Amino acid sequence: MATIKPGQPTARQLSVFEFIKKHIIKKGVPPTVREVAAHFGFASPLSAQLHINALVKKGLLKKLPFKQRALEISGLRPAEDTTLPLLGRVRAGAPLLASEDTEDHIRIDKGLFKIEDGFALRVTGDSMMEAGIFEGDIAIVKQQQTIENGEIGVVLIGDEATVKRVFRQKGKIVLKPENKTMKPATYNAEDVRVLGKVVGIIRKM
Amino acid sequence: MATIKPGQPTARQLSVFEFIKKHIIKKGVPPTVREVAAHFGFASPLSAQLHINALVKKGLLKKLPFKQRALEISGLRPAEDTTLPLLGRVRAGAPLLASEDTEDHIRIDKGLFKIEDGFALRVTGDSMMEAGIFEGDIAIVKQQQTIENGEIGVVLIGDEATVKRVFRQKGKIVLKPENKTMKPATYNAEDVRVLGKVVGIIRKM
DNA sequence: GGATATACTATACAAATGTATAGTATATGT
DNA sequence: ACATATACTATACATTTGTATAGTATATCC
Repeated sequence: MATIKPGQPTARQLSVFEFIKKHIIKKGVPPTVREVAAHFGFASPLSAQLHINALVKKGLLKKLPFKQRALEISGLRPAEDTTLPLLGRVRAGAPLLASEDTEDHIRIDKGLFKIEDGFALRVTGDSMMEAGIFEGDIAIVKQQQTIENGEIGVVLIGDEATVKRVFRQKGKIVLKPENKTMKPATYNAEDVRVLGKVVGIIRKM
Repeated sequence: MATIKPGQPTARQLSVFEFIKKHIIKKGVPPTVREVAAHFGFASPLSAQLHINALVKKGLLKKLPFKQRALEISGLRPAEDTTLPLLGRVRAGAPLLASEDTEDHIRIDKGLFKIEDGFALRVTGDSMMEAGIFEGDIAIVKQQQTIENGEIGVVLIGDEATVKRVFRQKGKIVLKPENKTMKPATYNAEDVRVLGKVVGIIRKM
């Protein structure tokens, strides 16, 4: 077998690295030492361990000692999800994320949308179709109390949560549909509660 | 403590059940016995175990014996992901899912889109904007060689992968943009390769 | 009171997984 | 030839996590 400069991974080590990488991508978690051994036909788990140690030494892998499935590849996100409640309804009086109003949960890759607190909402109506938001789409909403002029937000009017482009004009709130057949509506600021900003759309077709 | 009819979970058992449920929803995996014990301040892991056993007996939980983090709640999907390659380009000559052409990976909840083999593709151009598909959107594509008349598909023409509504007319293939400013284009069937059907859209805003 | 279910502790064992010791063998550079 | 790095086996130990044994205590029903 070829001797290679220390610092450079060998072909064998690289194939172990590739296996681990693919495992993380496909399964979301790194393999166990014995899973690596099984894949390569090693009789001893140590064989896999030594390759892993070498890869750690050479900087391709990181490891949390004694933790299970705790290999990390820099630049490769591990499976980290954000779970957002999919709200079935929004009630004016109740706390926004009351669990009784959660219809389902949407799990999405944490890297996809940057949200700490948020929720998902199924879009009803065609009012935003020219913004590419259709009836039945799932809006990913970042929870916030205010919104920049012209951004698309979720606002509560009475007992109805609706997705619109939001403008502020002289103490009034203007909700502008993105649909030629519909007109903007103006409300007193105190009648409108901003629930959040739409940061993403998921559509099943 | 109240004695309750066998078959009915006690308040304490229900709170353990709720903790497990939330853990699965939030983290994607059930807690370990000791994590349950720690959360409730139990000094012995058996305390948690007994609650779990009772919940299993009463039908609220299912369990795979001796497996780690192997609790299941019926009607609650565990964290199962599909990983789709996000193709950076599509080359006419090469296999579709050549790893050199994979720009990134999109992990999505398996329950969200029903796909076995598929890929993701970043949409370029405005040709489908009236179908609510915008430039920069990520199209979730189910890989298939044919497509029903009028469905939205990803097709390869020369070296360019494009998203269009696909029609078949007398041995010809018609690709219809969803944009009033653009006209349908007709191709010989042999010049067009169907890569798949668009089953979903993800938009980051 | 006695039976039963609940709710817990202290401790230990079992299985899965990470790690280590000791050893064999091969290839390469000096 | 020798040192060194690589690549592996057989075996055992360490840590984590699921499970079990033995025991204490309380509440409810008969």
